[in-house]
Amino acid sequence: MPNIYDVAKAAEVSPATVSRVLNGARVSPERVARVLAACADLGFRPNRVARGLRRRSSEVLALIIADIENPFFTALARGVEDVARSGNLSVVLCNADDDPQKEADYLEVAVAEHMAGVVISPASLTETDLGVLLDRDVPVVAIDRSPESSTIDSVGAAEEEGAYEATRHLLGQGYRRIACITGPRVSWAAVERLRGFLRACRENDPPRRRPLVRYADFRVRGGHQAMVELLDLRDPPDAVLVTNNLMAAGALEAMHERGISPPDVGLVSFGDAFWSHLVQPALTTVHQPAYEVGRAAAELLLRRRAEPTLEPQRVVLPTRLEVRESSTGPRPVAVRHAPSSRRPVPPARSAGTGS
Amino acid sequence: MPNIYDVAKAAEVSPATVSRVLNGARVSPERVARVLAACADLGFRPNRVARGLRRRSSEVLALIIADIENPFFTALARGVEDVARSGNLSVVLCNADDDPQKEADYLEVAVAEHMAGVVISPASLTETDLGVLLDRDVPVVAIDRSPESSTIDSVGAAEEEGAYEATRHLLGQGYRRIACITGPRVSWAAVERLRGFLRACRENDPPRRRPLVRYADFRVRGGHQAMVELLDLRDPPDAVLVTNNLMAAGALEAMHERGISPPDVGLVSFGDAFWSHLVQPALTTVHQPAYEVGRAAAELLLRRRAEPTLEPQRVVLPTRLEVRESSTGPRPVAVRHAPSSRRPVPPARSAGTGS
DNA sequence: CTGTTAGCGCTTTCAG
DNA sequence: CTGAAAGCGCTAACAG
Repeated sequence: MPNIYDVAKAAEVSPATVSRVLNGARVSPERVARVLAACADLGFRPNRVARGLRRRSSEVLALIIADIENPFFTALARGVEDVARSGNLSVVLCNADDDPQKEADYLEVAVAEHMAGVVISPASLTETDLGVLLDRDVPVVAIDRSPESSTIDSVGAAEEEGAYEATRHLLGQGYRRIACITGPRVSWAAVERLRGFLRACRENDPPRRRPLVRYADFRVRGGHQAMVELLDLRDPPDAVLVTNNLMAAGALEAMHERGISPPDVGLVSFGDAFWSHLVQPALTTVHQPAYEVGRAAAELLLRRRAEPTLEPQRVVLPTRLEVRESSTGPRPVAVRHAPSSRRPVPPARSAGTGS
Repeated sequence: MPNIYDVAKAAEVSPATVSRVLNGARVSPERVARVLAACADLGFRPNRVARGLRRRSSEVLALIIADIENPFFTALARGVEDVARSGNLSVVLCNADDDPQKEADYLEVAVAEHMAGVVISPASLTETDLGVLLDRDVPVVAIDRSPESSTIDSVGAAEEEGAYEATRHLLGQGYRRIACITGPRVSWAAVERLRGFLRACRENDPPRRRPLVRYADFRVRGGHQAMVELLDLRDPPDAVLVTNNLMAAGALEAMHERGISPPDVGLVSFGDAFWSHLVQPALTTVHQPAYEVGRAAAELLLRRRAEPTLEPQRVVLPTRLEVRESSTGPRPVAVRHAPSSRRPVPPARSAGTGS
């Protein structure tokens, strides 16, 4: 495992010169050639750890995500990677697995390894502590929001608006009793989406009864359970807005188990998934620009690396409703039976599936 | 950013002593207390880069995968993480994105950063070069196979058998003209699965016509295109074995576009996906023990770190056919035409619900 | 343009 | 059990 001194000796130059050619500083062409030859000869590869120690920073950035099985994050990751590579950074992915402890561990690793920067989707608005990075001036950009949002770069999507629009859509299709299955209370995105939902409910005229809300965990099982609860209500919803696609899968499964299927009970989900249009009927979704969010995040990071003193910036990307068949309207019979104001809409469950 | 000298000064001990308490060496309890107090006081965190330089190894292992959007790899990643953590290693994920160049870059990073080890799912049997790791004695374990397989640890699944069993199953259900959409020729798994398929075809008596095979890229679009080609044949297949679930999604989409759906044309896929049973009819799949493969890989790595001179080991995990509705048999008219005595193969052994 | 030199922060002999 | 001192491999002043 040759080092820079071995190369220097072989090329008959000083170690500094070797370092210079390695880093593209000005060196006479003739020496450059000698050094390069020696490197190839010895199979030399620079030790980045040593360089990192000396320079106090590395060429790799960490992307810390909450759940590697969530397609949103994998798409995001590709966005981050694509622009990071164009800035000559490698990116390593750290899966916090929704566990604040793991997340904290990775944050530690990031500072201890002098990572070039961190893009993080904070697991929790309350528990995530970016202080360890900020203290050490590690560039960081948050996806969605972080407790420190006002002082750091961040990028998010227009979650509230997306949920609002989706809920309006459901209302417009004739659904009367809409529920929302959202994510953890500590998740900014979950809260925003819920807000959009509630705003649409509130605005609806005449106002409906107290909105039906379930908090789950952004995962398949959580969505399944939440939907089971909703369906078991004495007066179940006739449409559900589910705030991510993993939970939507679980919810759909729960519906199937009861022999219910959209659009009899309407379903709108957040996020894109290639299986959205494989299920039948195809799922109406609120498109999240995951890849673009990733790109934007990496761009902010690059920018800050180059110019550490810039004002913190927040970029918000639009969401977009993609109407498919899971929300075309409640079953005809239900609509017909529903008197305009007093009585609640009869449950849209198929006869005999209840108990 | 205090260092070990600052702590030493504050605790009135030598830097060596600080290092010792940090690493759990024998130090008098009283000094341990002083050092710990000083650490907390100053907010000291050891610099892993410096430690890595000195010790010539780090506490993080790299997991290099071919496609982060492939659920197989995300499940695998969780397996690796779970055991790595139990061995006090952090794991960072590197997405090679099926690009040998990116893969090579990450390999470089892994050696240059003195990673504790590498778990890699080689993009290509021909292009992937693990030499750079082996030269430097970086512990490495390959998922599936690598060009250097005979000399390094590896873990894989019983791909050939899985494909064989799946094909037998299809044959047993009365399908007569079965095609296989497999992955790239350079992928060990793709080749194995194809082999299993071909073996089953060959064994089938009387032998069918020349087996229909399409090579794709293990991604949704590739599966889609391959299925389009098959369906456009003058004499299209009546069943298809698709060797991963991303391609199966694409294939299914292509079928939908043509108004065809399983089990009229049978479909069996490799790999689990939560959406497998959301589509209707639910997909018959060959279960791959992705999580367990990940665990096994990490265990091999830990083992080798502890005991570098052990013989290379290969572990093979079983696959399992999960019969669902996408392979219950060709459309009735076809079945009626096929006299039962002619049916070439008894149903494959499986406690399925399908028959 | 080039070489010399002094560290980056930590671990690890080696004495004591 | 503890401290002094010597680097790990590289880069960045600083002279020349």
